Amino acid sequence: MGKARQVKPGELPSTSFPPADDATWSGWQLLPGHTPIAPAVLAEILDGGQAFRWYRENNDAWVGTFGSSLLRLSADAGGALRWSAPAASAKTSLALAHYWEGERPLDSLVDSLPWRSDAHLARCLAEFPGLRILRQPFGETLLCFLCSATKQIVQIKQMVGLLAERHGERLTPGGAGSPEPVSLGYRLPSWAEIAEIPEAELRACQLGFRARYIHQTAKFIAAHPGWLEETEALPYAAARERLCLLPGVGGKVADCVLLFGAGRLEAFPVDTWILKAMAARYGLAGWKPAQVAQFGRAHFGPLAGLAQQYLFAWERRMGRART
DNA sequence: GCACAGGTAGATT
DNA sequence: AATCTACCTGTG
Repeated sequence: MGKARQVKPGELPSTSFPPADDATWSGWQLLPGHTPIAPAVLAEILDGGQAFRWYRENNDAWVGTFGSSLLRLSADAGGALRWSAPAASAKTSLALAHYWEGERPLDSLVDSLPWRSDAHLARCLAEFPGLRILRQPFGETLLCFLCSATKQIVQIKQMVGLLAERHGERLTPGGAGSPEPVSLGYRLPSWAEIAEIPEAELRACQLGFRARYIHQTAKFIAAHPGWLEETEALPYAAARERLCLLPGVGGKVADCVLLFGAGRLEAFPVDTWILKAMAARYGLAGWKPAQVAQFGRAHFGPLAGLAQQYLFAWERRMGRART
């Protein structure tokens, strides 16, 4: 197996895919009924740590995949969101609607957060209007967050990109031609596919110690048919408990998988950013992650995970601006 | 050269 | 139960 072409983290490879003038891509179509969205907020949604399969084409436009869908998204100056796909089908349109909107409209969700009694939350909401939680495929989300331990976003993208291009099924055969960045030309491998991959080959995808977790998780899932689907369907607390049975999955990863891959907005993932944010803004210095998670769910309520995403984005933007 | 990065699990206290 | 560490590896 040849060594994959090196790609600078966070950048599209030089041979850009898909080509901007590729006639096989559909024209831009409006995604109706969504909150107006600024390019910076779109960037925060697609490249802010909930998804790892999106690449920036220019200031406004992104190309990425989820499941078997490959498409571009773009936010114009007026805040309208448009999409384009290699073969614009009703199926893609439906898949995108699910991926983007989940079930409930964002505005009403945000409004029901306790911003009226929480000045810091109100400030975060105002800073990122339109920021939302994506509804990603459950299994893919689990895979991505098993890769995430002590890794930065660009590195996680690199890992899952290598997994896709080396072990995932080819996307759009005969559609948009032969994709050269490669990783977007393939979907992520299914858990059944991963179970057949030797751990050494997983390690070769720059997974490091995460390779063993992913390998063992794949074996477990293969040995328990239906386990993943049953877990996705369980109520939040039970689903979280079950996910934590998987090697490499602790409370934080489980909450990310449930929040970003199962639409469980009550999940409140506590990572180092949130730990810092809650210490600094809510007086929780010295609290342990599990305690902060419990506080978050209690304080922000049934949509705590949505609040978390705003706090997270704000803390990262401000943290970078200052320090 | 060396700390650090959006954690987890197993050992040690 | 709480605290400490090893685990891979690219980046700054």
